[in-house]
Amino acid sequence: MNLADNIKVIREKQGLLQKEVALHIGVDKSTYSKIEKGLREVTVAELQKLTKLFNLTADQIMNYNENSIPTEVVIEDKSTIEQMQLIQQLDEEDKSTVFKIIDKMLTTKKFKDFFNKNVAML
Amino acid sequence: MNLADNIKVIREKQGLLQKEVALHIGVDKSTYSKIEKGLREVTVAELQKLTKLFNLTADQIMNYNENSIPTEVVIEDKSTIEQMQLIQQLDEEDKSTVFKIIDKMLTTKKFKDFFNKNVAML
DNA sequence: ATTTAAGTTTACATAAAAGCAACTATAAAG
DNA sequence: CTTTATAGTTGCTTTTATGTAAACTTAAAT
Repeated sequence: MNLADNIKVIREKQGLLQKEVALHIGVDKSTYSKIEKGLREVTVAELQKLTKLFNLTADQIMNYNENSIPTEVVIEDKSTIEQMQLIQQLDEEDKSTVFKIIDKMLTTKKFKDFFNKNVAML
Repeated sequence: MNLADNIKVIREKQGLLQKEVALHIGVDKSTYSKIEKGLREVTVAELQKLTKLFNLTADQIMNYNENSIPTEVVIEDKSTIEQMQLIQQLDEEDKSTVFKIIDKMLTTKKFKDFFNKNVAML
């Protein structure tokens, strides 16, 4: 990760000027320039202010490049927590669809099991 | 938020010593002591190392107090996303229990509906 | 009382940051 | 082409923060 580059890319993508971001996080524009050039570290307090300005989480800002380089995801191998997190990353419609599918798969399986056990009884 | 306090609480909850965390993030134990005392700022690079050691996101570390101050939760009013996030905050056993209950409630409802519609047919 | 380990504080040399002003780059306007 | 304006960068001095060894304080164990 390169926080300086990430911040610069995000700022530009959001159409903000250096001086606007500088004002928001409370530093001189020259200081902010140094931040994007990697000549001055971003403090954690500033990072938090950036999360609000950019409307992103700190982790999204720190891992911005990694997030946006599309890599294949193999969800099956991951832990439940990671699966939940991955599902959450889907947009609302896809997530809803996934949940409906899971519901239906589970429901179907249970009906099958039930009838396999009990049809003979009728 | 008070990052220094958050880190201290998290460290203690995970049963780690200052010198262990210090070693992990690459600072002298005296420097780490200052971090927890608020006498020395945590750098973003260090925060990222802490996310790995603590197995938490940067945002979870920064907002730790807010997360852990016990406030009553009324999950029913919240959006699905928030519900998911809340469920994720549960520990593994509780989460598993919740999911099992939800499964069973849904399954039960479907069986009820099915038999209400079809028992007359037999 | 002694030992041991965790954590804190001090002191001071070293390093980094602040912020202003001067500079460059770019682009639009006359 | 020259002027004007704006965004961003760099240089420089003062101020502030940092690292670390060593001393110090707790506190538990025996």
